[in-house]
Amino acid sequence: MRYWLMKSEPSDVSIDDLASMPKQTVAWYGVRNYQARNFMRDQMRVGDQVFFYHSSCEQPGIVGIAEVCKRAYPDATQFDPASKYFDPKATPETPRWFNVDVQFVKKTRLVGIKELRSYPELASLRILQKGSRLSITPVDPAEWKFIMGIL
DNA sequence: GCCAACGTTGGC
DNA sequence: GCCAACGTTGGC
Repeated sequence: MRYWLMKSEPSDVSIDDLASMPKQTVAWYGVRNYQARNFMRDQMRVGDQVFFYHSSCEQPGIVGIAEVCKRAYPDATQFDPASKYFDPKATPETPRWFNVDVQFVKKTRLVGIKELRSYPELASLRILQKGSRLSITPVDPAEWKFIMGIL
């Protein structure tokens, strides 16, 4: 079982949005970065634990816990010309983009990026590295355990 | 809105 | 295969 951190813009899908979805699950559509795609497609398994992170907003930070509830499958939005995630080079025979589904586990207090940066134990957390923009990153078990301990 | 850091694209 | 130009991310 692996641990992850997944960024979402709350104006798109917030932790509260997830909590109020039917079955409290959501397809993690719209990822258009190969590294992030590969994490979902090749490494994520049902049951993997996820920190839900709000990005590009007033208070960026971890806001909840989710878990992977469905293995990766082709992202439907890549085939939809009306979608902003449409990819003309993708076909159902050779899909380019994949997504998992995640399920709400619980909300946490907001652990802001500034607070995350303040802990030496989290010095190597991927999203805190200079220039890091990946929307999906692995979290080491020790990092996961530490953050769970400060929630 | 700014801008640093990255990723992608496409001409050569 | 190089690399300049362009687009995106995301904290501030």
